[in-house]
Amino acid sequence: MATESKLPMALRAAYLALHRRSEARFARYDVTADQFVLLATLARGDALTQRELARRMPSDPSTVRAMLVLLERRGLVQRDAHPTDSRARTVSLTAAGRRKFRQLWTAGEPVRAQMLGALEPSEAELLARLLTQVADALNAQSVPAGRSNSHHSQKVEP
Amino acid sequence: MATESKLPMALRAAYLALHRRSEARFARYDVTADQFVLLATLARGDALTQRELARRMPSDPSTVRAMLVLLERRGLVQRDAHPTDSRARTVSLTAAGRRKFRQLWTAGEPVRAQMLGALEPSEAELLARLLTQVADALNAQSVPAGRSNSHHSQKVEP
DNA sequence: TATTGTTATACTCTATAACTATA
DNA sequence: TATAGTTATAGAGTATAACAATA
Repeated sequence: MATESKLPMALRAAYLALHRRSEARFARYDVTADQFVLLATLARGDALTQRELARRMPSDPSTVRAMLVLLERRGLVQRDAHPTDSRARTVSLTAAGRRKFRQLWTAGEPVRAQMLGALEPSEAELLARLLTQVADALNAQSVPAGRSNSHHSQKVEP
Repeated sequence: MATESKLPMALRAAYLALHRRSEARFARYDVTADQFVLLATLARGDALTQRELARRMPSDPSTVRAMLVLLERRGLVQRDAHPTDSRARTVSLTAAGRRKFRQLWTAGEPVRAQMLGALEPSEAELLARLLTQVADALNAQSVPAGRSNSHHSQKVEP
């Protein structure tokens, strides 16, 4: 039971430390850590629909929409009609958005260096792998308690 | 550079997955994941000052105060005068708070099991250790950029 | 029918700064 | 002088539900 409670708290503490250090670094660019994640997600895969963007962040579509409104107002992202699906809109970085992202990437470098500096290279790889395993396991099953959804599905707990 | 950007995102994804699964589990008790952390911190070390509670969570004193006001209103925590320092107030769980915490602990069990189920026992230990290393490294130095504070201090970046 | 996105709404967490009272 | 806590204030992110338009 020692590890059982330690692991979630350690995960939380590490993430919050990362988040706060990032916030502090990005503050002078008037961008939050979460906005950085959005910009970084767009930088890697431009012209996503809002839903796809939300899925990758990961976040809620209506949350992402609220963030996009803020960023669009500042000219960092733009939304255009989707070429084939006229319900959808594609989101991309503007030129200013790409510039901002490059600045932020540089500004965040010390934080990434500080994380990696605490680890052996092999440990960093391992840590990333273990975190991914944990995230996958937690996301694998979002069945609301009490509704058993059929035979196949990683049963974890009622 | 692959790992350099992967690690922060993996950390974020794992934490958010944990946070959301926890929120879903705790929702029927009308307690948020962060409130659970506060209650758990009190359950482990009762009669803390607000500052000490904030330090352990970790969170900001004024954030903790806002949370305490909510929880106090619902009778889950109480604040009393500090025995020796009359500026300070001690925070503790009420009987109802302790009961609630036990319920929450049980409600969260499947989530913890799901995390640990994705890992070998030795991996779980290792993961907790690596996360602690990372958190310590990130917290070690919060020197505002541009102010070099003397000779000794883990220099990381200007 | 299901899906994309919008709108309205509400609440928690977050944090800074100015303040009081005490150490 | 420094510390514990309060207050005022502001904003971000979060998410649900009802809705329109389209697939």
